[in-house]
Amino acid sequence: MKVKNLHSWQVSPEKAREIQEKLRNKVVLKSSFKSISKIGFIAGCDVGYDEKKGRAYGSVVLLTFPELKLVEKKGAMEASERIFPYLPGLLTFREGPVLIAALRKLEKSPDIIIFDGQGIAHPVRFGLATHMGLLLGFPTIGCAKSILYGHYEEPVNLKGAYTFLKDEEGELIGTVLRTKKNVKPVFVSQGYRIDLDQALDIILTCCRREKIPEPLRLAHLETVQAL
DNA sequence: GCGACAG
DNA sequence: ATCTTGTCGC
Repeated sequence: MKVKNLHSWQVSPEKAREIQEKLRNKVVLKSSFKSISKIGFIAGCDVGYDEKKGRAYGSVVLLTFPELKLVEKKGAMEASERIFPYLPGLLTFREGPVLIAALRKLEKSPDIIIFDGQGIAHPVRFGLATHMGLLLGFPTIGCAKSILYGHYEEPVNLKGAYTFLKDEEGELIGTVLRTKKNVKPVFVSQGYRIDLDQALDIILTCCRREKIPEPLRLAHLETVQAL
């Protein structure tokens, strides 16, 4: 897929926060889909690390939707020295570069992309999925395995059960979704150009037998395979 | 000052 | 993310 010119990634943590503040106002949350039945292809991204070998691998898989059949998988390797440190709230600066390198290799463009991290459920409403969506100009969803920001109540122990994630002012920033019975829920939030209810619907549709939505699960496996 | 803190 | 043993349930 084609990717436009991006801003610099080689910045200080302070500069990174300035970039987030500067771009957060450009975020569009209104869905670009009248219905998710319009989605034909969905992509999932993940990054894996191997400190011993000193490298990281970003992988992307493209699946049909809602059948979830694999049609493409691409990846990109990056040396540890060139990777931004992990700092809560600045994950995009660590994983964004290698993920974009992998995304550019996709021959076909997805209709929507899922990221292993938060969307607007972030201190400045600009998590990995939101930031990537704005830069790429594509609809995105954030699906994290743990919380970064906000408060919530545990959803009941049934697949499909969910509660709302809210910020300090009680404003809705995402949902806590149980994608499988007897497992911890995942944190789903709007990334870019997608409604929260559609994001929930899409994530649930991507969860067949496993807890992690298929696009992210397969991308993760590729990451393990490559490192 | 003391926790919390995506991956 | 990664480290790290056994263990509970489908």
